Amino acid sequence: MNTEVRTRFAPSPTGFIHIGNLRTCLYAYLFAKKNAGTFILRIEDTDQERYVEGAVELIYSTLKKSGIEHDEGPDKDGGYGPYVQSERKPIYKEYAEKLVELGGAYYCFCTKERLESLTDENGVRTYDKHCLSLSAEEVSEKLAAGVPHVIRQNIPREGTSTYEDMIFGTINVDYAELEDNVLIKSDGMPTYNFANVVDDHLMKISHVMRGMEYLSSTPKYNLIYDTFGWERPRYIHLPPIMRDATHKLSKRFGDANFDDFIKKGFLSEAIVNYIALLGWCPKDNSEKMTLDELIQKFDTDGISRSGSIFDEVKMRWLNSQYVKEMSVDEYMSHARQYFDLSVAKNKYDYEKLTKILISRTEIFSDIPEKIAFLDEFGEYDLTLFENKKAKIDVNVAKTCIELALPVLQNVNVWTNENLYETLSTLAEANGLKKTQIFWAIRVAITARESTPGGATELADILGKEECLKRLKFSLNLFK
RNA sequence: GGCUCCAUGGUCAAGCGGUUAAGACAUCGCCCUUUCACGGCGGUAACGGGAGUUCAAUUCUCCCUGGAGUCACCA
Repeated sequence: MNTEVRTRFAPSPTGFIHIGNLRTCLYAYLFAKKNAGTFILRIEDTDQERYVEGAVELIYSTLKKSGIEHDEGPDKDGGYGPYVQSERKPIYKEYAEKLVELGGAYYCFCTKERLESLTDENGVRTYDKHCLSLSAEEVSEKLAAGVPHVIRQNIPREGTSTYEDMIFGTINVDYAELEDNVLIKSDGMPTYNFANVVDDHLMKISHVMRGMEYLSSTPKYNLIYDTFGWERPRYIHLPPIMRDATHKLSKRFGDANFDDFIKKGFLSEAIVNYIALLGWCPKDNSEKMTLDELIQKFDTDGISRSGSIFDEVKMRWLNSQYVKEMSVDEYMSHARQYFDLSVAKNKYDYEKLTKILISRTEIFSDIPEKIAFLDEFGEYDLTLFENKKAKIDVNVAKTCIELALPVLQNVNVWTNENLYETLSTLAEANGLKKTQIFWAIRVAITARESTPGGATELADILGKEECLKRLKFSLNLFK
């Protein structure tokens, strides 16, 4: 019995990595690392029609960004290659022929038309094992004549298959429910049904992790393992990630790709952390965890059996937790591209912007809207000055600004601290509440009801010249 | 439709015969406060339904209901 844990992530190069696939990948990785095992990347490109140029590179880059590192793969030979299925074509052929000899499969020469004629009134088509009765002579004759053919799996007509899934427990499926699926297509390429078994066995995969859509077809694969006399792997089927109660999160839904979230301004660590929690819960109920912590805490016991609805709101919250812990430099490295998009470029202090934004950023794409006041300033409605809690109305606001303008004109040390002192003193000297004057100035220099910082912080960032300009402009609005 | 699987608040979820049924997000209120955030405190909110088994069911069994998956020369 092979005791080494070897898991694999076997995506098809058909485009961006879907969040659901990434979670399967993550779990396979976590499980392998938790058990000091090996994590393998295998490319399942047996369907040349669905192949998308550049998709393999996307797989590599997604794994890299996620922090998931494979031990073996097309680019890292571990002695079990090739790791790309299209390069293993001869291997499948050899094993398929062997399976035919063992009676586990047979050649089928049925035409598409005949297959279609098998469709019943419900639109369900079940192959009738027509070619199973062909004699050895007939088969070799047709083969020699070059008649197009496939190789089908020979599934018993009756009986029940049983296996243990580590998440779902005992699964029983009657063979009658299963069909003689195609193992080798007419183009000579294997289907998933065959390739995954051959490869998992040859690559010594100990634990197969995959979506639970394979739960009821796994008996077919077990049958192949059994026929060859190979040891069956352990199965860990995973429940789906849902878009809502009744729809699976799908590629067609659009923004369910890892890269989409990265583009939206999510941190890869937060995405990984969040999806780890979708369908799995650590024993100690931790929420924010690094990849290493995830590895330490991962346990199949904590995997749930029901689907989980993807909640972007919670992922945003988790992202904000990561943002909050960033240093100013780290934050700036992510925020710079958004700052550069605004007038802030070459004009305002990024470090100061970072300091006010760091506790107000859930995802980085929130930034433009928050700093829009830097770019946009002009006509606004004076009712913005009204606020009952701050005990301020348009008249009070006007008074505040009139009082503050000359004082601010004389401020030489234009810093947050100094401005705060100056305006506080001014308020006190004139019997005004600090809140009133701060509110008035803040609105007057931003034209906004809420801003990512207080009056003096924003004044500091805008600079003396711009502030005075805006205050004068605002004062004019009262006339 | 057949088969397989699933079912705790709006969401993620803990629970694995006896609990005041955790926690997190969201939401609401209060505090802090230079608006908004952050932070702190508190509130609202759940075992789908029905039979059993048991001294005792959220927990075990069955049925119903609801939902998901699957039934390809796609994976």
